[in-house]
Amino acid sequence: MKGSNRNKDHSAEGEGTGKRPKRKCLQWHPLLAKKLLDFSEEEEEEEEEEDIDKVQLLGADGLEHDVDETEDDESSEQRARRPMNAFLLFCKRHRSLVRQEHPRLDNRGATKILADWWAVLDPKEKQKYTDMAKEYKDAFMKANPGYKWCPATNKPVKSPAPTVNTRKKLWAFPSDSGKDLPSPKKAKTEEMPQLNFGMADPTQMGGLSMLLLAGEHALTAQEISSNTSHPEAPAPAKQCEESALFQFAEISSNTSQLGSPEPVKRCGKSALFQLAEMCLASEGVKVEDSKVTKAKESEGKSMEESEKGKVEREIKEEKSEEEKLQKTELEKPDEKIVKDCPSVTNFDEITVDQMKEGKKEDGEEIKKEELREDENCSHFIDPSSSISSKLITSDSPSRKDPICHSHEAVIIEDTLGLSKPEKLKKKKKKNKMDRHGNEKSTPKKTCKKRQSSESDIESVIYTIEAVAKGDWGIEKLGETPRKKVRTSSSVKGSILDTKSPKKKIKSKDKKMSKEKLSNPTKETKPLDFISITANKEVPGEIPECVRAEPLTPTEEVLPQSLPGQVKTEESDCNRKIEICGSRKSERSCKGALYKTLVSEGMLTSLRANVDRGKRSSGKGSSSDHEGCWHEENWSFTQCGTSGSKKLKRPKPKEEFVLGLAKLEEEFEKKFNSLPQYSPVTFDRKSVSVPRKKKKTGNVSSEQTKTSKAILLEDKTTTEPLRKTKDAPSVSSTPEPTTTQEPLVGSQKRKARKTKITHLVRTADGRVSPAGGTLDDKPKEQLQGSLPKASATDIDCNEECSQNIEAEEIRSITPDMPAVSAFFSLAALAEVAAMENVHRSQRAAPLAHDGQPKEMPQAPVLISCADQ
DNA sequence: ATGAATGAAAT
DNA sequence: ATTTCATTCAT
Repeated sequence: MKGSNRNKDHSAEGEGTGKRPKRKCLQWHPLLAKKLLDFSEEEEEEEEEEDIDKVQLLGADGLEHDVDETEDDESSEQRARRPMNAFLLFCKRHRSLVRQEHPRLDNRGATKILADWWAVLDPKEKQKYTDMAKEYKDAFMKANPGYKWCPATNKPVKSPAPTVNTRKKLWAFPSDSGKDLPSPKKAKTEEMPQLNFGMADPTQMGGLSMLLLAGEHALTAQEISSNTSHPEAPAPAKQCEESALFQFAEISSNTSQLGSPEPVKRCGKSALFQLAEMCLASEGVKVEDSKVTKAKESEGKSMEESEKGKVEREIKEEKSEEEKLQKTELEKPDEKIVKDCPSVTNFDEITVDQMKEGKKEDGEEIKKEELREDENCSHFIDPSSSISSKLITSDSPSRKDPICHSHEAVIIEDTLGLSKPEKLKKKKKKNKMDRHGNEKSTPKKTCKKRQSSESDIESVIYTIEAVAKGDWGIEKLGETPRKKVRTSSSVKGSILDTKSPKKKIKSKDKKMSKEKLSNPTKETKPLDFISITANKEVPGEIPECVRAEPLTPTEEVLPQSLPGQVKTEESDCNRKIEICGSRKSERSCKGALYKTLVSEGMLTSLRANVDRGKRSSGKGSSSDHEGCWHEENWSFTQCGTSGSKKLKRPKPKEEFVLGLAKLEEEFEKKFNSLPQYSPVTFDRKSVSVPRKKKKTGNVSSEQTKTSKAILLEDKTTTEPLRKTKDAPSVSSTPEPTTTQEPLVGSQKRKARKTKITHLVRTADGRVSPAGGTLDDKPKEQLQGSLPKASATDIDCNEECSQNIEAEEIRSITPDMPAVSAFFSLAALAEVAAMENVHRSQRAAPLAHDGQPKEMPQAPVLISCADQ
């Protein structure tokens, strides 16, 4: 509650307000932030007392600041941006592809293409986007309940209105219903007055967070505050099921409320570092292994006992710290800063010290450290926090709400800390950069694609675990490190820190697996969730970026299903392990760890900017310079603000930022998880579509077919042909459109929709049907794997396209197909089948069942019908 | 700053 | 029914 507010500086920041160029702001982050702020405000008023009582820490300051902050935020915040709709999401996701294909095309043109794609996109796929959009929207709304799409008449946008509106509750619970009901309504709020903290599952959270968690645990968790402070804490068990976004949002909100996010984050960071250090130390010192293990165990088990004392101590420390802080705010901040961005050496020293001083107690030590930091950062500390940590550590079987909450909260924060460099100052960046520089060699960047990160994370986790256990080499023996990981939970009490995370993961996995089993087909719905998890679990790609199969649609890529990938993974793991095991391992390990982390961060940004990245290549330097951390897209406008402010006060903003960042991260992740389709698919479809019409409506039949082929990861291969096509299309396209109608805006749109315009345009685009043919061919070639392709296309591109069209349009009418056509189709089908088989063999057993047969047939029938 | 697209919300 | 605005970025 109040903690968050503490900065008044913020207000000064009016700049935030000013700024917001519009473009780069945060999308929904701002909202969230706002929410948070609002929330905090409200809460303060209402709960203030309680909180104070409990905490007793800083009282007044917080409030005042809060107010200021709030205002600032509000003002600065400006208006949150609308959540993107499905189409926009789609555009965002695919624009880069389009651009890739048609470099010459300007955005408008690209947009048109995207529109076409969208038009032909299978309903199923579309649905995914729609769902995502909805989720997004819901989350958004939750974040800002009163949000109005249109800012009322004026552009007063900024301050006033939002304040009033927003006031609501915010973080009420989204719960499942959230999806359905966007309405921010209040009922919920009242029902579940509280926020539920905890629902976040580690699984759902970013892998990074997991990593952190693991790290922390390993080290000795120290967590701090986080949630317990809330009296009502709630608990919504079911929440686990909620979407990650919501959870994040909630969590963040919670965090904000507590106001201690920052500290946590810091802790996380430090923990991470420590972990890394440990790795080093263990190696270097050698002795460490056993010690560490012991320490952990002792910690885990004995923690509870010692907890009380610890807590007390902590509290005392806190107080003293606090006092100090108050007295010497100036100084502290500096110190803090230092800590925050400790030079490498410092860091090392610290770690070393810790190691030396208390292997057993390192946990405590760490805690202290963190506490101090926290204090520095924020005055707020929660006694309960210690408890929470305890719980976590102990890893009670119940693992229910409270624990979950704490975990989640912690995790989140950690993640935030890592991921969010934000604008924190160059210092941080610098440090990071340095670090990166040291280890930098990682080529990871290259691997831009999505899954890699997860896999990396996993590996990292693994590594961490190993480190924690001190097993370095031992695990190596086990061929199935992976497996072990999954199953490991059963072992010991899972008391070990490391374990807990694992356990969770595992549980999730189980769940997943179950689900999978139940639905081999894989439902889209749970997809987000599943996909994410899956990714994590199965790291198809490793840092190496070797992706034999570029196509790993989220759906298809069931973890278990792909032996090949798994294998790779294993090998990878082994390799890693080996490395670790080796004497030099420390270095490599550490390097790996950092690298991974770094890369993770980088990846994130990269992902976010994939498109721009290319373009910015010119700018590349700048991007590098910035650090991997923030992505322009998601970066907050506030950056400027914070920067302007002083280093010292980053807190509140940071918090928000962090929280936001978290959310954003999550969002990003989700967004990234959205399927991306290869242009080829669309082209083909589009070809067909235009003729007949797109909206007719039922394309369902064909979906399957397409869907299969569709997903595209990245492959750029297709380009060359496309380019050729582009030129013509481009030239042609614009003209007609323009010429034809003076109509503007909605009218045009309408017209288009109605059809005429569209047709015309298409025709143009199509103009290239001739060209289209060519295009098709190449495309198909490119596709290669696609079943349909090859032979048939060559024979009759148009026909094929027509057929397709026909399919789409009316799968119903069964005509007798021309023999020739039939054959060709049949051949195709066969080929396809073969393909499938092949694929299945190679890829996954799962795929096996349904697809091969059905797929081919369907097309055939359909096609027949056409002709 | 404009616009190209779609969609959701508001008017 | 029409406006507004969300994303993207060359123009």
